[in-house]
Amino acid sequence: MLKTLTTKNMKTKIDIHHGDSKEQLKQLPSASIDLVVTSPPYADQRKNVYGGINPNEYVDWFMPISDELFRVLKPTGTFILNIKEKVVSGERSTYVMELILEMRKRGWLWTEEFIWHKKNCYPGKWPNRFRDAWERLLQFNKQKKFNMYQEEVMVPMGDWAKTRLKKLSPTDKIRDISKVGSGFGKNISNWANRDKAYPSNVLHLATECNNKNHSAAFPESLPEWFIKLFTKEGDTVLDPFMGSGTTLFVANQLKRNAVGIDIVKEYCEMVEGQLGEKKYEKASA
Amino acid sequence: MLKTLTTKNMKTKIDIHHGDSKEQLKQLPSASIDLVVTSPPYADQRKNVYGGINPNEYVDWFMPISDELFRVLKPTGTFILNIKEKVVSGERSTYVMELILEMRKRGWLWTEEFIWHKKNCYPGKWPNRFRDAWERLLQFNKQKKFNMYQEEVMVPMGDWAKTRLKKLSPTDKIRDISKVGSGFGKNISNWANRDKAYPSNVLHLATECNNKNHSAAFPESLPEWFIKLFTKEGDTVLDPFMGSGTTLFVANQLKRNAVGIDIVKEYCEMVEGQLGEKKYEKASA
DNA sequence: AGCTCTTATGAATCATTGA
DNA sequence: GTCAATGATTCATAAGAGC
Repeated sequence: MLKTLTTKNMKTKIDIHHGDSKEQLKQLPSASIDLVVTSPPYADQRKNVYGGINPNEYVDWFMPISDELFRVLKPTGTFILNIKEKVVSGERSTYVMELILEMRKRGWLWTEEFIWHKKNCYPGKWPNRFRDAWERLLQFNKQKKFNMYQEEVMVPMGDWAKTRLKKLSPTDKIRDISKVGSGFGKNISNWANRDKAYPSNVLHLATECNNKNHSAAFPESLPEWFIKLFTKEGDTVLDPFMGSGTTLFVANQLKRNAVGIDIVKEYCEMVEGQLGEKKYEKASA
Repeated sequence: MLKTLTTKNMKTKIDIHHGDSKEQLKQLPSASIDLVVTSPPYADQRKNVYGGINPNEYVDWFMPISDELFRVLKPTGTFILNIKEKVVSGERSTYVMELILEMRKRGWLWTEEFIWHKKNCYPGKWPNRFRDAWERLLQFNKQKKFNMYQEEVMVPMGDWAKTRLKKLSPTDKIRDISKVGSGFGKNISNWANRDKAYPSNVLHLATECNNKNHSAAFPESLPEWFIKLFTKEGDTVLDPFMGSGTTLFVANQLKRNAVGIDIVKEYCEMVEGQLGEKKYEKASA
């Protein structure tokens, strides 16, 4: 089931597929995607929505999807996979490592591992473990040469932060710093004549609590950072586990074409509705 | 070759072994170590000093040492391994993952992976890669139950706590009442006058550059954190790749016994000299 | 608008209970 | 026994209300 939303004045479009990713991906043409950003259901998580995947079966479950993603990605494209292993009987699961090893066998290059530092992680106390405050952002590519627009995510440096932030409240300081850390401030034009620096492979972002109805896998600034870094306007971004559609919204705001897939019909309808009510015409295909 | 330094007034001692870790570890008695903290030579790094280990051979090289560490560690002890895979022909190497998988086969439990966020990481710019600002701190144990003194590494709370601690918020009151109503009361006294919180599994530390002659693997605060967390006074800490001796110095300052091994004679002599000139008597064994 | 204070809650983990 | 479900624990953020 595919629905296509087309913008009136802009030239980008949004495709929303309802169905199993493994099947729906076969409908996409080869080498048509510039960037895949997704957060698949973690093993044994979100059981109520996705049914849950046993950690032992996770690699087998993901490989057909991984192969299809490899096919639809352009040679210069990038695949960003957000994932984190859970604790099982006191030990970290190893399925993420096994996933990386298996994907390399199937042709993927494991280019980099970014760290998402979740500043407001879930609370809790246990006798032999601290709170888990980070997740993996695995970068895979098809070849060594891929598109990367580093200057798009440069962060301001120097005295600006010190002088400016003094006047702000602690809350705003934190808020601003977090945005600076992710490369997105309120008034980027203000920083134009300041020195900028390249970020590192550690991202500092808070999880968002604003979408009460549906749990967003990650905050908007996360896909935003990678979309700016790995695509340009008019490119196409795919999220095969769309969920509440964060990746699609951001991609569209940044004037990229967006393709989303989700097995949950309600999610598809919600995303269609929210995008449609703003500025789009709906067209079935 | 073993040299033992004994403090005059304190009851801790320092053993320094000169030689190959694989061989020297055999001289240590079984179940005698409470904590292993080390930063082994990374694959193909520090060639000038250690000769360099090929990434493909890294696991085979490390396993004999891993097995000995398993033997000398107490059942309640912990092994902290500081490591980060390098980039080889555009890809992250996989030997760290293979190391974890192999160590689990040999009986280790992979309890946790801490992230060390290096705030002032090595500068540089590459066309398809950002600066690497983090390293892995892998925690291995022999059994699910191990010694952990969490209160020793608690950190000051954020500002929000000050206002909150004046009076418990209605939320907490309600939560408390509901729990009382269900038969489970929360110990409110734990919250009163509370100004510290437990940390997470992400550590924010800057690298230190104070030791110019010898490459210090990590800043003092790194082993300090783990020594406080996993040992108490009088316990024994081992670093099988001592290097400039950061782990040993910190362990001694914290009144733990320390055991160090290094294949480089100059390192052993330097550590002996620096410790001896302060407050120790030397004794050969 | 600026600030302060209040409130909800999030890919969590463990021990215990019940089937 | 093993496995699934429930209760307890507790921190950093955003949004909203009030001044």
